[in-house]
Amino acid sequence: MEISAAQRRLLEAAVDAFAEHGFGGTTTRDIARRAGRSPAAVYVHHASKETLLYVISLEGHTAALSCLQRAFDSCADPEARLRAMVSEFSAWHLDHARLGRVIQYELHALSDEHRAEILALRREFQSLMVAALDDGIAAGSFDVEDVDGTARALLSLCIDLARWFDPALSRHPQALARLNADLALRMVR
Amino acid sequence: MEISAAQRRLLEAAVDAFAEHGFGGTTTRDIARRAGRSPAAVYVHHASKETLLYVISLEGHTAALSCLQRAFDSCADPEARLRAMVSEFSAWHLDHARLGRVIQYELHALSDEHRAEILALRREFQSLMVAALDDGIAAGSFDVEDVDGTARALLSLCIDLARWFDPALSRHPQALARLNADLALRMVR
DNA sequence: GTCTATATGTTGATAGAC
DNA sequence: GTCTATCAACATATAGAC
Repeated sequence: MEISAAQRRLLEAAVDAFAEHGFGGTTTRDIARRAGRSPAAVYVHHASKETLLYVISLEGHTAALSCLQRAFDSCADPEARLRAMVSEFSAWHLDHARLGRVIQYELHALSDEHRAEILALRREFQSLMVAALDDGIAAGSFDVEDVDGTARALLSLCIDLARWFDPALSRHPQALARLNADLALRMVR
Repeated sequence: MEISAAQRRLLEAAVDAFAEHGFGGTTTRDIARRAGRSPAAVYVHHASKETLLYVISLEGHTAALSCLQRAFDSCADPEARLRAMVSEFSAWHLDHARLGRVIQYELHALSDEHRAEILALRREFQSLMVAALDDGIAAGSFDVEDVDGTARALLSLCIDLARWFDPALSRHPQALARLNADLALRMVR
């Protein structure tokens, strides 16, 4: 299903509004106003406020997962691979802080079916990180006692950036991504 | 200002509701129902829905900060101190996951003045963690390049637990707190 | 596709009886 | 303090003109 320019504009307006006020605190009028449209225009292009969040969550998770997968595929060496994964996944949450905030903290507002679909996607992040750790352990590069827990912690380090990062206030995101990668390598060896 | 039993019950109901549906997605009727009261009873004990969130945020941040401060004070040795801080602060977010979710992710719904007050409190978490790292560096126990960034990452590790932890599904919070402490020490040496 | 106008239900908060 | 009843504003979503 293709997404038209008008749909895209409303989705971007919804991301901004949801990130700023939360799903429940956002009105469809606000979304319409941010997109420069009338309140009725929202429903020409999207079925409901909830489906806006669903499309945002689906696209956001897919993009973030692609980012992590690309980093996973980019290297064979376990250390370089983990560095790439943490650095790129951190950078994604810094470059898309508002989108990241919505997809990480507004899951509760999805319908049960939509939420289940998104939660299934989320398990793949953990699987990828576990695979990267297992590889490093098998190669003798990593010393990790609790693989699941360490994978969770590595993802936490990246995801939590979206909670507080403000591109208008914070120092260069590249330094943050690099620091997280440095810390990640310390955590596994 | 003392808080009566009726006020307390409504505050606890509000924490549950805000954690489940977000501030904007929660109705005062829902809060009243959870507390076993009529919708009007909310306004006998609290001035507004926003002041409920404010009191929750203030008490929550104060409690979490006390937790971190107690851990800071509990040890003189830099390594034992950092272990205590990360372990106790993690455990706090596991034991108070719903409260943690509200105070970490619903700040946007506070009035400007209330939010400024809470943000001032939040800077003390960072200061405490920086002090713990500086001590360890001065004592020659820690090797940390970016003190501010590492302190931020250590707090992230603890705080992000509140995002996903579900006491009904995850059975070993102590193991999570201990793992975070182990990872923290790896991050600084 | 665009809009204005509006149907229909819900919201935060209040009035006033007890 | 408790409640029922309610207000005025606002919500999501739709109807129908253009």
